[in-house]
Amino acid sequence: MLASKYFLSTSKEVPSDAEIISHQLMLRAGLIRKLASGLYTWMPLGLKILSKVENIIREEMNKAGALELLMPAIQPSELWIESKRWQKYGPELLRIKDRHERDFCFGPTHEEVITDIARKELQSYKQLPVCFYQIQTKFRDEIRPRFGVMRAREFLMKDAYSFHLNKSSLEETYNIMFNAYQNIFKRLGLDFRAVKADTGNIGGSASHEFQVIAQSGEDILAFSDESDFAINIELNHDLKDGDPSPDGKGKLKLARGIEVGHIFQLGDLYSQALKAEITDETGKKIPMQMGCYGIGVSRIVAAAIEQCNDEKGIIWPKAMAPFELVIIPVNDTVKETCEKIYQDLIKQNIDVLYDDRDSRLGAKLADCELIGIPKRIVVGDRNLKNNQVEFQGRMDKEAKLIGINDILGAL
RNA sequence: CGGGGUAUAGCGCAGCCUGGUAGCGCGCCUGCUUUGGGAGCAGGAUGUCGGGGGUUCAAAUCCCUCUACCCCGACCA
Repeated sequence: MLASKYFLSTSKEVPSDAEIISHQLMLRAGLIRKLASGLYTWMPLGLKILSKVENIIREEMNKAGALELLMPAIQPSELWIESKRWQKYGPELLRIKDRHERDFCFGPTHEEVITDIARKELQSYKQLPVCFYQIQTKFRDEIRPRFGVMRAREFLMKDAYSFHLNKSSLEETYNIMFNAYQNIFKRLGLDFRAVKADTGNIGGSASHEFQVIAQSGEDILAFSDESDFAINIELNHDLKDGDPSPDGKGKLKLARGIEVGHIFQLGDLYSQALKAEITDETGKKIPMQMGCYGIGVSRIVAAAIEQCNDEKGIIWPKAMAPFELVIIPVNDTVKETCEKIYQDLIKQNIDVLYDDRDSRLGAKLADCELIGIPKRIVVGDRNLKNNQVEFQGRMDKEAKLIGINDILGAL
């Protein structure tokens, strides 16, 4: 990508209404723009990052055997009345009327719609287990939206729903999803913990939250590095830093986390309410067991920035970075060489940004650091005499000289 | 919804107390000079001072009212 043809919109100044670092950096780097409280446009650069996250999630969900579909964002009130949530959900549910004065809502979640699909499409236990998922815009009319896309009203979510004949099948899929989530957050390069959690409004029995460790997190987690023990302390307020772990393995650490995923074993909560029944081996009709599995896709982008940034800007994990590499010419005399390097890298399928803009070196360096491109090559006339260019990782203190033909190897 | 705050150029802000022709920095446009860490000089454009109403000879400034946005609490991916 040529920077002159791309829409980079960076700013030196910190926007006055942004409180936390990820919100400030997302605005300064030009990833998002606010339309109204809790409503954001994802600019081209931001969308590029969001799409990378989305695709990793999609790949891992597909690997786990889940099937992608897409449900309507607008849902009829009848289903919500049937599940009793038209009343229960409260003002967070954005209700709207169509031209015929019929009641609808903008979906904050899709248990009702997917259960409606299930009760119409699934008749025999032989069709189970099955897991559907979608990646879609949700709307929750939050009391107080804040922190940019971290707690927006409209946000991108991956939500998956599984259907089962019995609890053991549900548990099996729950574990598969648990592992898929582990893979997703590992691939994204985030420091995270899966913690036991409260089931909240959505209901059901067992549940785990996936939390990205970050100072600015709103939850407090207790976990042991010597075992799998990890819990959201809202379940047990007594836990303290340094306590022996309840499972006897190691000591507890307390840290703040940002919730980016939440998985539940719902049981037959919704299948009872919406009469989503299936014929079992004996010919009897029984309500299906359900699981649901959510990931805040847009929130992950903000959480990653919270976890990894410095005074210069964002430091993306490799998997999320908008570009892998940036080429920066020191002045006009090296532009031809830069163009050649750029073309060569494109042929090698490298996601490279060539900063051919008509601005000064310092501004370009500052921009690529703010945006958080993991690697950069600075091409200068002095080094070029020795057929060398500067190579520097976003986290490296200093650049090193490499041969102009060794760029691919340095990546 | 309760408590606290803000609204002036694209962005960040000053001016308001004490009414008198709207300013600074960044950005933007033009030209020249620069060119290894956000360039310098010269010139230029951009505002219904959030909306409505009132007081006054005169309102960004004082009064009333509405709206939007932000922060703290309950909610949540």
